[in-house]
Amino acid sequence: MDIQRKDVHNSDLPVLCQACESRHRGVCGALTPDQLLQLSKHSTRRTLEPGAELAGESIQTKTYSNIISGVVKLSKMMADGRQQIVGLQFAPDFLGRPFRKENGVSAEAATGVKVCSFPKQVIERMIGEMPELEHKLLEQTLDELDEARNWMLTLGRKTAGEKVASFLLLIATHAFPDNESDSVEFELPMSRMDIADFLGLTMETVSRQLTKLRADGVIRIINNRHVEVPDIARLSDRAGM
Amino acid sequence: MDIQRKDVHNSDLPVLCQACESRHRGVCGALTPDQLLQLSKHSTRRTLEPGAELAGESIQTKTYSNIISGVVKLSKMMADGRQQIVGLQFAPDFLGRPFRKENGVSAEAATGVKVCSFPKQVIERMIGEMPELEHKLLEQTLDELDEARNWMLTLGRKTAGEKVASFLLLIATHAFPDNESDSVEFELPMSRMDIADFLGLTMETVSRQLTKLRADGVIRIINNRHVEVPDIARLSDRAGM
DNA sequence: TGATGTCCTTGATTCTCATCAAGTCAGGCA
DNA sequence: TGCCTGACTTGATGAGAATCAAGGACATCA
Repeated sequence: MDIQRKDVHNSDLPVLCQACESRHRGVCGALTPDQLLQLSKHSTRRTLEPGAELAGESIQTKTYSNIISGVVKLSKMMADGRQQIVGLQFAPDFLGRPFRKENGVSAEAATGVKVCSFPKQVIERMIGEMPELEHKLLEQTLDELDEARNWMLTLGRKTAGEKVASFLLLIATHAFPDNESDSVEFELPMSRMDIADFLGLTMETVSRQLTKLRADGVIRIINNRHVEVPDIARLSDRAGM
Repeated sequence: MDIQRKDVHNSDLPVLCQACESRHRGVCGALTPDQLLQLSKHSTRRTLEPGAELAGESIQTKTYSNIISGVVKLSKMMADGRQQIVGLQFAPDFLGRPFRKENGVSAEAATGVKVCSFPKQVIERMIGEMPELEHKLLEQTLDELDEARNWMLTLGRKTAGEKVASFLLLIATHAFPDNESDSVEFELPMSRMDIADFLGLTMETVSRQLTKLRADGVIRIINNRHVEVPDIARLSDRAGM
């Protein structure tokens, strides 16, 4: 019940959603108090375990969700089982594909995740009434497109070492978007295998590159998940930026 | 000037743009005749040579454009010169980033290209007046996001051979979106080097994989650019689909 | 006709990362 | 306490793609 405000970093939004008890940009940020109240009636909150599936690749989903806390991974799979994670979504992102029948990607909780879901119908009707809402969706979609294209550069042209450094940088940035200091620490939101699937590598290569970064003093790792970065600029160098 | 209708495949749009003398989905498809007339006054048509730059990575662009014919490549570059093509845009796509100052990617003509350009201001004002226009933009942006994510799977998880086959399939699909027969032929819109930059490979590897596809009878290549695919299903197999 | 340049192909070698196989570590549980 | 399990690390080996280096093919131009 006590939603941490720090989870919700993009807090220039004035409205507090009745359903999620949270501010977020995905959808609710654009709604009027009346609409929020109406939305609240149709929305449900859920808590998901790591690994729980939110949506399948070609399954029709009847709901949209706002991520309240946690990290969701979006992935695609080939017929023979090779997998690629094509995006990560953090609170307070919006989850779901407006005006599309199929998802195109499957969505799975990477960490424990809290979401606030509501039926497509309701949101799509509201979009019709409120151009502002559609504008929000366009903005988020443009952001996701930027991230996807940045990641294409990473996948296509970076070495294993640069990829792993880029990943750490990405997580650090999303965990503390406003970080000013030159050091940072955070928890990795996913397993070595997931990281490998995100970077187009194998688990072993990810492990080796992490070991190398550690040996070179660029990072410290405690307990397999907790990462300390004493000097972000050095990590950034390693990422090829 | 006799714009070929076949260039504009998404022809469910009723309106013929006065400026471009063409139907297309990018923007004009959503406008009223009055607005089209108004837009015509501000728009200019340009013909670009292959290699001509339409927009730089961090340069502010003051115009939007519809692609009338030809192929535009969107790319990102690292400090040391490594390059990745992050998207291809075909007629009748819309080119430009609504509501963003910077492009994030640089846009360059891959083939000879005809575009119809107009000032950002004009379009952004029209968007304010017409939610329908914003909806069109959202739809295109969602399409581009899908394509980007599909390509991430290709970049991260496919072998060199699968990548090259995937590329050929992509071009075939865009050149003839409604193709029903099981054979197809087309012109490659870009050089081996560009293909390599799109696939995250070297020129030499692209060349070798094309040679192998040819040796196996999956494709025929005439004059370095003209490609014949006798059996699309075989090519599709090679692409790992 | 031959010289030049560009784009592409082919060959030889190197190197990065995947694969296969142990081995380590921490937590859960009898 | 010791065993078990799952997640991660480390090591040895090999395959696939990059790199380095020639060698065509084709057009332009003198």
